[in-house]
Amino acid sequence: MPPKVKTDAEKQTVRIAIMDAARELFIHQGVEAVTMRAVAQRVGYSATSLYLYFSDKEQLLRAVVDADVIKLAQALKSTLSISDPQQRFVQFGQHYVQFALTNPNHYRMMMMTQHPPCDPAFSSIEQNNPEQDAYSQLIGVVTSAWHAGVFKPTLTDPALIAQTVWAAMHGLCALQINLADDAWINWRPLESRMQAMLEMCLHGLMKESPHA
Amino acid sequence: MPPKVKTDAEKQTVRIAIMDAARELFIHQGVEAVTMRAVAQRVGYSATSLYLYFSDKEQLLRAVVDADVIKLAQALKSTLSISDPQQRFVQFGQHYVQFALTNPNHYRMMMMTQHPPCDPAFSSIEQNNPEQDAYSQLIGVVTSAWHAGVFKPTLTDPALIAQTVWAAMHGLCALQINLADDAWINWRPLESRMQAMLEMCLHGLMKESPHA
DNA sequence: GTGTTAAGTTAACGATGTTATCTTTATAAA
DNA sequence: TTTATAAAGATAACATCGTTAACTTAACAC
Repeated sequence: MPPKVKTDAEKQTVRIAIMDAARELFIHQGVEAVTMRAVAQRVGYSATSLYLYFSDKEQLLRAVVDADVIKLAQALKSTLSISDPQQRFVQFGQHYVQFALTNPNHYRMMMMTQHPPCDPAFSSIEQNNPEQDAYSQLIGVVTSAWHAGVFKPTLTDPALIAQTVWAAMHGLCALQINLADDAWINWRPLESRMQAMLEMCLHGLMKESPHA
Repeated sequence: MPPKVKTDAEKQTVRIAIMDAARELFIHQGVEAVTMRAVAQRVGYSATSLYLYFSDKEQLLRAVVDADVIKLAQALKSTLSISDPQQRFVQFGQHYVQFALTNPNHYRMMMMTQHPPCDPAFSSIEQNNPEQDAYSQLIGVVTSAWHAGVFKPTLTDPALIAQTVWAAMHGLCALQINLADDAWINWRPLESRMQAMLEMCLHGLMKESPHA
């Protein structure tokens, strides 16, 4: 029974309801639980109606994750106001890891699964807007620390530094998310690994012996 | 037309043929191309016959990947004979990255997708056998370097060192495999990132300024 | 009133993993 | 030699999934 003629705002409301339902399934039961039928049931629609709001499942998932990419940027934003460049750098990294490990399914979706490569032109996220783009935040944090002269003099490319430390932190998160329960590995406590990784990065990049 | 009664060796041959067909699809067209029907057609059987040799798709894939886990250990084995502990450490890391990036689909399967956690008791891989278990190789390499005193004195736990450097290298590989084509990131050349990561690890872990 | 169309639904298609059931044939027992 | 058994495989079929096509219903425009 279609009560007809929805304003754009109402449409947006439905869109968001669908995304919320998908997110709920996604977070608590992983990607494979997100079937169009399950989402539809949760939101009280028929499965095919979702296609009135999203062109396909991929786009629905992408919309869900995009919203949380922005949440990542928001989560990191608070560290940007730290005045000491090195402390800012450290805190930024720690917040990144914390976000990843408290939102493992989203992190997995963002960083650990293959999508069709994302074209910034068609993304809902505004590239280079520090409110939304965590990578540009990282570049900013590293660049300002670089200008402050905290890095070893042999390191001359802030983007390369950023990509290296990102990779290191990502590796920590990715192994934890995927292999933490693997009985093959006698894992050291997560806290120890975080600390060790952070210190390796600092000693490996900073000019003088830093304190994490 | 079943010509009946296969010896164990013949059965094994079929098993391997199935695995080879699956691997072929897997390597060249990714996981999603590996359907039971596609594998069956490639090997000249009906889809349901694969279930006479593998209990389900997951086990088939696992068997394929397990075989290549051993290949990883083989690929790393050559570095174990390097006499200088630090050089051995460096070469081990470089070979690891090289294996990951020349076998991205297998690496993705091994390290970047969620399986049911792997129980060593039921694995076809012999844990702690350096011929088959790359992680135990890593522990060995790090431990011997540690005994040789190449690490900073604050680093007292070889396993923690190993897990940290593994995470760092894994991060490099994982981002490359998943996000190399992402237009969002202005990636530095892979070679530069490898070099930078290696140097960060060395400076971050080694006692005195090392040369990569 | 009468179309028109937006907002939904139901039916259905093709693909997939998987199970149940049938077919065939080589061998073991009579 | 005949016959029962079981191995090796194929066909048919089921449930589930993403997705499309076709149908229904109700609010508005004239």
